[in-house]
Amino acid sequence: MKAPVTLKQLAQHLQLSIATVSRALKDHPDIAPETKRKVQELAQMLEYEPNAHAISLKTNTSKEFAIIVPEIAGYFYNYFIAAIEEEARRIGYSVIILQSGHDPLLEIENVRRCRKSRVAGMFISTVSGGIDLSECRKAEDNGIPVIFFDKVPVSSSFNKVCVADEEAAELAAQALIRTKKKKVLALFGEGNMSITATRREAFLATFKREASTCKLSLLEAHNSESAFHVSLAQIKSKKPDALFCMSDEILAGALKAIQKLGLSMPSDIGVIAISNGFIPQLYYPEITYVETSGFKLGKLSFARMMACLAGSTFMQTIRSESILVKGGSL
Amino acid sequence: MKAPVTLKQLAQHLQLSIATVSRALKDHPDIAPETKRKVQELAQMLEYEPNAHAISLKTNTSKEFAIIVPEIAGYFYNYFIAAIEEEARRIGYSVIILQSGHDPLLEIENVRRCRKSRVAGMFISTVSGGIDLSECRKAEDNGIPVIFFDKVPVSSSFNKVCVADEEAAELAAQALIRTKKKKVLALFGEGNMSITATRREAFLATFKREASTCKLSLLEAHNSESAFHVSLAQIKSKKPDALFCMSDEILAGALKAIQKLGLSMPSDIGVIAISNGFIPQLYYPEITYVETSGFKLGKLSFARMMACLAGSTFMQTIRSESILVKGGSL
DNA sequence: AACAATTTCGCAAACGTTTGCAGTTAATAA
DNA sequence: TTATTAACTGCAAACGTTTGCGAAATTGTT
Repeated sequence: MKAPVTLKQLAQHLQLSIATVSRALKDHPDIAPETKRKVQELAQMLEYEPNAHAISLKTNTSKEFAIIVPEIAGYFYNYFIAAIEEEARRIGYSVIILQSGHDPLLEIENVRRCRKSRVAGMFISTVSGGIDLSECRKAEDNGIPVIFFDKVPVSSSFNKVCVADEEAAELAAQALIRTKKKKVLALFGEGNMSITATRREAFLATFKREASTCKLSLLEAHNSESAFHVSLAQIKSKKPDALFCMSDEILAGALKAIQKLGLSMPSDIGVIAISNGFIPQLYYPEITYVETSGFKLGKLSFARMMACLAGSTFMQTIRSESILVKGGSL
Repeated sequence: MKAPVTLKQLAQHLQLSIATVSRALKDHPDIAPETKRKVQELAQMLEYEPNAHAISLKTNTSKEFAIIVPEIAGYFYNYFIAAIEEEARRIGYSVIILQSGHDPLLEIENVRRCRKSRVAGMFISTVSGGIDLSECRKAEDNGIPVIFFDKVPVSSSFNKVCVADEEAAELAAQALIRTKKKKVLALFGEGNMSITATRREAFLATFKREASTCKLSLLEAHNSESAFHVSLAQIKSKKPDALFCMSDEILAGALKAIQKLGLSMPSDIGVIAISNGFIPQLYYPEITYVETSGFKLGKLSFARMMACLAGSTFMQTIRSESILVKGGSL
């Protein structure tokens, strides 16, 4: 186990001071070209690598962003993470990941840890039930930008990047309405989540406004499993001719029911969902969906982060626009 | 933007030396109980947080593990990452993620960066084409344990944790054989990947040995899309009564074909795959699969990492055993 | 030849912590 | 009383870097 080379060692080899070596390596104008050359050459040779911890200590910032999410595996966050990592790497930063596992206490703890380790910035998607904002406030006070994404708190005094839920729901509803289907079954997630409320409201409003005669039944399913059972029962009893799913998780459950019943899309039943795009392309025909791309959300969030780091101080809420991606299911 | 509290500040407030405060905070026996109490109280009050960078510099280790993968989003790695994060958090460590994006150069660069930032250890799944081991060797020389997982290099002088590919393929083959199906279509990934070769060989050997009369056609598909087309054509022309898919990606494509043809499982065609378990439960009936759990691989890898950190110096190859998970597709 | 300007470089403090060692009291034993 | 021990606490160096400031060496200007 050989120790890494330090500035001091380089300095000794060259009979120069540490300061000179340090400056030579970063092309400081004070240093003679000849000296620079020699220093850089030796640094190359000895494979000198600046000690990131020393720099962090000195400058009191680390070159890493933190992403705090309820969970990594699943339908959405991995894309967001991928996007952030991609951008971060481009500017020489790293990404550290924390899972809160749907536990509010763990979430606070995660935020604290990031603050303690002086990350350059944090991206947070809150667990359902609402985050404790005081810890986030402290982070901001310490000069660490906080960008909330996807599941964001209501408070307006933070930067937020989220899906345009109303728009997405409206888009889906309109696509549904265009097909002239008569009996629509719409499945939503847990009622107490704000995302559910928003989407349901917009969905409902659109139908009220543009297709008041259409028979609409709204149901709730709190996970994939229950979506399966609810759809199964509902499709059997009510024979809807179209199905709307608020999320990938719900969609997965509902499609199982459709497969079980041997129905074919879109002839027996039309299907549309709000989705990240991964699940829809697993089926034939591919499911028509309104895209809420985790990847795109990541890019947007990162851009906002950069702005904050560059000094932007006001708080902003950005909404990622949605687009309709046509599959063959509707 | 208020600066974080430091030891020095605590010391000044209490008219003590920095050393005493430091020791009091970590319950050092040299410090009087009364002093300790006072220090800890003030620390609480002022919300003192030790500066992680200073500690890292002093101790020359950071409390973070790195995971280097070709990509985060997809069928497998997110589960692995989730597992590692879970365990790491338990011991107060963080996890940083690097994507190599199937680019060998980027992969090297990633390994270097981890070495530079003195991570406590790294988990690597290599991009296809084989990693440049010299950089990893250097990491080991610097006292940073390297654990390869899933896609591992051939070299035996590293710690490796991977799926028991032969066993998995054999298990799947045997399950297939037990059903007495007569015409089996087997889909594999890119031929030049070692994982493909291993699985195909074991699969083939099992059939040769235990069901030599069974009609077997092996085909190659290099992604989901091509799996779809290959299956579609093959099922139409050869009418197989059973289908084996080497991976989730292939499975996704093949199932689309089955849906398109309106076949039902397992009556028209039996299906079995080697999979992580996520994709199989999206369909009805749920797909029978041999599990190669990313989550489990994560746990195993982490255990090995802990052993290395505790001083285990010899190199070891661990194989994650596979189990058959019965769905209704076979 | 003397002085100023410029180029080139080093000193030393600072970032916040840890820790070996030594110093200062107070209490105990002789 | 004095020596011995124990109980506390502080000094100072170290981790590897950055950077303001001043010193020395070189060059140019009269």
